[in-house]
Amino acid sequence: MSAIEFSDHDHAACMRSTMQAAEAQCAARGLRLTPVRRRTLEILLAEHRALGAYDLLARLSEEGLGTQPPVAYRALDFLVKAGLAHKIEALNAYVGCVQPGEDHAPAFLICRGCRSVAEAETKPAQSRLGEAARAAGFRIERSVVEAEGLCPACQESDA
Amino acid sequence: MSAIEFSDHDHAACMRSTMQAAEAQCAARGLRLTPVRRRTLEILLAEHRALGAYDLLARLSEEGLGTQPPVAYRALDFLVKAGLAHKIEALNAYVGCVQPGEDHAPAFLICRGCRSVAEAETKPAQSRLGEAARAAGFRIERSVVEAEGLCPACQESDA
DNA sequence: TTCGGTATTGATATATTATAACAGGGGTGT
DNA sequence: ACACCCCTGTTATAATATATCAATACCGAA
Ligand SMILES: [Zn+2]
Ligand SMILES: [Zn+2]
Ligand SMILES: [Zn+2]
Ligand SMILES: [Zn+2]
Repeated sequence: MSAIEFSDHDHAACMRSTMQAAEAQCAARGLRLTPVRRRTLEILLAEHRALGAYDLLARLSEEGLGTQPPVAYRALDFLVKAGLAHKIEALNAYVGCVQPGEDHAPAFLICRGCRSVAEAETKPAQSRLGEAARAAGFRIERSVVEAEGLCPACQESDA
Repeated sequence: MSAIEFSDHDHAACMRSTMQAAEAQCAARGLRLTPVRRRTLEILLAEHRALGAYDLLARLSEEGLGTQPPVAYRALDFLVKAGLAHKIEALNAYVGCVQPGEDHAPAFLICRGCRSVAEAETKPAQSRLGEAARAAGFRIERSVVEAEGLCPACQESDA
């Protein structure tokens, strides 16, 4: 749980292994990782940052993979539903998942300086919120846990 | 921590006391609860539900309090900054705060059936996410904790 | 009270994020 | 070939949010 996203790491290897895991997931579950979807995932994974749908679209467009918003939103919807990417609600932006497939309830650390995003694990049922939900008879189906702040690198350049 | 929002309660009294607390807060801190802001807060508090900015604007507009988006967004910004309302990031919508003033880090239970919202307390520093943040050297400034699901009432009508 | 700064409102325009709707293409199994 | 389903291309539009500037209201100091 050490937030590899904010640390120096062999990111080329990080991307390769994540893409392989994504492909394995799709193969196992009969999902089609088409060229647009695959490239979208690569773009998202290229940096551990949140990217807006229209920024993504601009990148896809440069590569001739589509020019209209639905292209980007469809690819993102697919990836999010497949658990290969996540939406960051606080930013209306999207980030590639670094542990694809495991059906997890992720929590995010989001740097407001550089938009880097690290993914942690939650156990929502254990949390104070889970207790409150049980007490109220509320049935949790999905949880959004996002913390905004400054990553180590941006704290230093914070003056 | 009993999520009064989903229970039967004397809501007229609930609103009155919340409005009084809000006024007290504003008085104490030199903030101006102008007519639009006050009415906005009343509308948000009228039900324990999330309301979109444009829905709010429609209500304000019926009452002659303004017709253009900035009217609604300014009032909402004021209330959110003052801690009298909260933005629900997962819905891009807004809800009145039932414990105004205390500088709290709220967590929300959001019903996807009726958009009712209950507010609980978090202690983000205690959470698993807080641990991950400390381990990574990340400095949390703001946290978003939202759980979507079904409230007791909507579970019953869920068929 | 008058002045001058600050906060608020009014109004226009525009930016950003997201979806609806429908036609075309390309496989797969019968 | 045919029907079926999924994916893509395209046009249009919806929903959410902000920038900007002028006019006004408020408030404290002179
Ligand atoms: Zn990496
Ligand atoms: Zn950073
Ligand atoms: Zn109430
Ligand atoms: Zn409900």
